[in-house]
Amino acid sequence: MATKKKKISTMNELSDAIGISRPTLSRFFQNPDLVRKTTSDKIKARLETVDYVPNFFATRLNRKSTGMIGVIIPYLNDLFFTRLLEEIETAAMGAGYTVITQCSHSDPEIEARAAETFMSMNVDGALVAPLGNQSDRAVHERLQAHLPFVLVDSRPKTMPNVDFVGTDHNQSTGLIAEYLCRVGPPPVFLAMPRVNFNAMERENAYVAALEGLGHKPEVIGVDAIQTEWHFEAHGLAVMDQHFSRNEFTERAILCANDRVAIGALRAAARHGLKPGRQTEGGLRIAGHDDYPLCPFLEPALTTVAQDFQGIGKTAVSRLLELIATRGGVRDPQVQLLPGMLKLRESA
Amino acid sequence: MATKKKKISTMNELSDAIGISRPTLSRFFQNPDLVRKTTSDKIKARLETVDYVPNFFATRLNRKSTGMIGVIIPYLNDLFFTRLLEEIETAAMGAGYTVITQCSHSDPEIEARAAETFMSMNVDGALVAPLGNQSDRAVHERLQAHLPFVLVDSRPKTMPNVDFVGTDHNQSTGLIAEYLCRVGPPPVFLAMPRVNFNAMERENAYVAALEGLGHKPEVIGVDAIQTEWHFEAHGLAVMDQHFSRNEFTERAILCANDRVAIGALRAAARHGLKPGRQTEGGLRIAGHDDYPLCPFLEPALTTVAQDFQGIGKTAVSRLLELIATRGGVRDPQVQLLPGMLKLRESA
DNA sequence: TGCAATCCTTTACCCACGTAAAAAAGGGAG
DNA sequence: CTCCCTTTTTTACGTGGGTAAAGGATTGCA
Repeated sequence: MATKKKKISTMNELSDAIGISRPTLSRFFQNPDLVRKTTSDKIKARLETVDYVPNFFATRLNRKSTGMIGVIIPYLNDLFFTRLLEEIETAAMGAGYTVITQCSHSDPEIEARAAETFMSMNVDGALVAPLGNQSDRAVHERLQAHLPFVLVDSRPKTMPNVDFVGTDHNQSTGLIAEYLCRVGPPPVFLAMPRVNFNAMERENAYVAALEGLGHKPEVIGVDAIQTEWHFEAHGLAVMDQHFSRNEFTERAILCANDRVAIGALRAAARHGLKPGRQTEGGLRIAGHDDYPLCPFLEPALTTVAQDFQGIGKTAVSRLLELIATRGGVRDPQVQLLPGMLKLRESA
Repeated sequence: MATKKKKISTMNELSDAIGISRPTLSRFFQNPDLVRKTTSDKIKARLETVDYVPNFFATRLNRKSTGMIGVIIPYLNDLFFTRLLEEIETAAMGAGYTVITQCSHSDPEIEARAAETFMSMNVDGALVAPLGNQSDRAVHERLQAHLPFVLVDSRPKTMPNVDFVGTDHNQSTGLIAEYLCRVGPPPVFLAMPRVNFNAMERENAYVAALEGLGHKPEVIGVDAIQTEWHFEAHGLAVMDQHFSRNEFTERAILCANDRVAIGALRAAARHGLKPGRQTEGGLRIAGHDDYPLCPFLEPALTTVAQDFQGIGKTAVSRLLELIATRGGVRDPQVQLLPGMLKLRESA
């Protein structure tokens, strides 16, 4: 155990204790390069002898920039969002920002509270992956009005005037639809619960792609608007039913996302079906997102990868741009990143 | 679009704008019940007409309690931690606390920085799921010295004097080991990369359990100390090798966690092996944790569930206890929660 | 050694709000 | 309507540190 250091709680005390004026200390803590090297060395050395940590709130209170950006994601129990969050954190941290993450637990009320917290914290900007609920539109408008703000992942059509970074679902879904059509009979689309705007967007992209290729689209829909994120269970339940009735057992099934596909794979296995790309004319199953577990599924899932890193980096850099030009012209920018085909075993 | 409300940025302005004195407003914002009902109604009504949000920093600056608790987890891309985090957030939110989450990305330096942030924020308490690295011991001691602090999930033996909440690995691992032995030949143990203390703890628990049952333990170890969390890849690579040499193909394999087991399942499939509990004497694979995807794997994974909710709730309530008795006697408490057997298909 | 430029210290005020004490106002009971 | 009690307002100071201005001390360079 190290020797007990003297506990110091304010900068004034520190100033007395180590014999450096408070303003100089203030500058040092903001950036050691703001003081002469000999001085900063001296401060560093003496700092070793005491136990002091500057007060976060006091520091931020009277500064133009808090150096923080807020991130809201709808759900934590989804490796897609955690991957995205990771990229965002990395990018933001690299730019010297502290990121404050709040999870809305797919509850508009919590999302609203998180937004208030951010505004109250004077974060320099906010990044949010929206819920699908219309109810949160007010939240986004409020954020939009108060601070640099960019939406990620899923885009509400009701709010076209916002910066957005996400996947180009027409391209990505088109890519895999085209692939499936190319090597076999055209796929049906297994929809996902309508938890956000991507659900419909992908479905529409599928329809457009198939029509473009001269095929008749066919959608296995969802009963109603679901707000639950139990994708695997959904995929399993729906396909289990169909397979029981011997439907779609020789088709290609394009799932709205990988988690739904995981459920579909499970349903297939239950019915002794072996999806795979080698079986011409047989069952094929494909997903969307490139969920980190895809390579380890049985069979490994063919899918289109979303560019997590690209989305994270782009979103952060766009946000920083907005922060930099604060008050300047804000010409909302929509950036759609392409997906990448990941051919594995299942289709 | 709602009519534009007047933007007000300080409580003084607000006081002028709605004709209520600042101290009264201050009390109102802390708790509306602190002012007479007629007054609070009046304030609420007039608040509707303006756009004001109290400054987070100024509010916390001069208060004894910040109403925040900090949580550090090592990794986000792991549904185990996200599940745990979710429970923690729910419990803390229920108690009226704001939780600030920081992810250490399995980097001791980031963990240290997060700890400093918490101290600098005067969080009322901190909950941390430690990295395995010894290097972060200093961080924990520092937190321990500065604020109410409880460790979660994985416990460093080098720091016995800390509050801890986690799974009783002797019980949980014993449970599944006993089950595997009861219905077939005793299992070998597929270790996991030594990313934290649980790795060794489970391994030891396995050894103890098998010896207790009169069997000879057998561990498929890891090459060296790995700090990477690529559990599935690890399980796949290791078991792929063994299965190629026709080793362990008719054994029970108890995996150190479900993610390793997912890799092992995949390896089995690659070699045409079908783990299952019905196949007496054949390959059986079991895991630990009850990773949310277990039911959807092929075959569904038999495992021991960790009590996510129990751990989350217990950890938070213990932390709140410490916060309440701040300065009082601190008699560190270790709370180990039992696991629960989840019998599915794989073993 | 001398000079100018740089850096540090001093002083003073600001940030937005918490909080305590005293003075003023409101509210209910008689 | 008066008295007394509760609530609100006033006033004033505290929270920890950012920041600007002015003067003093160092430093680099010739």
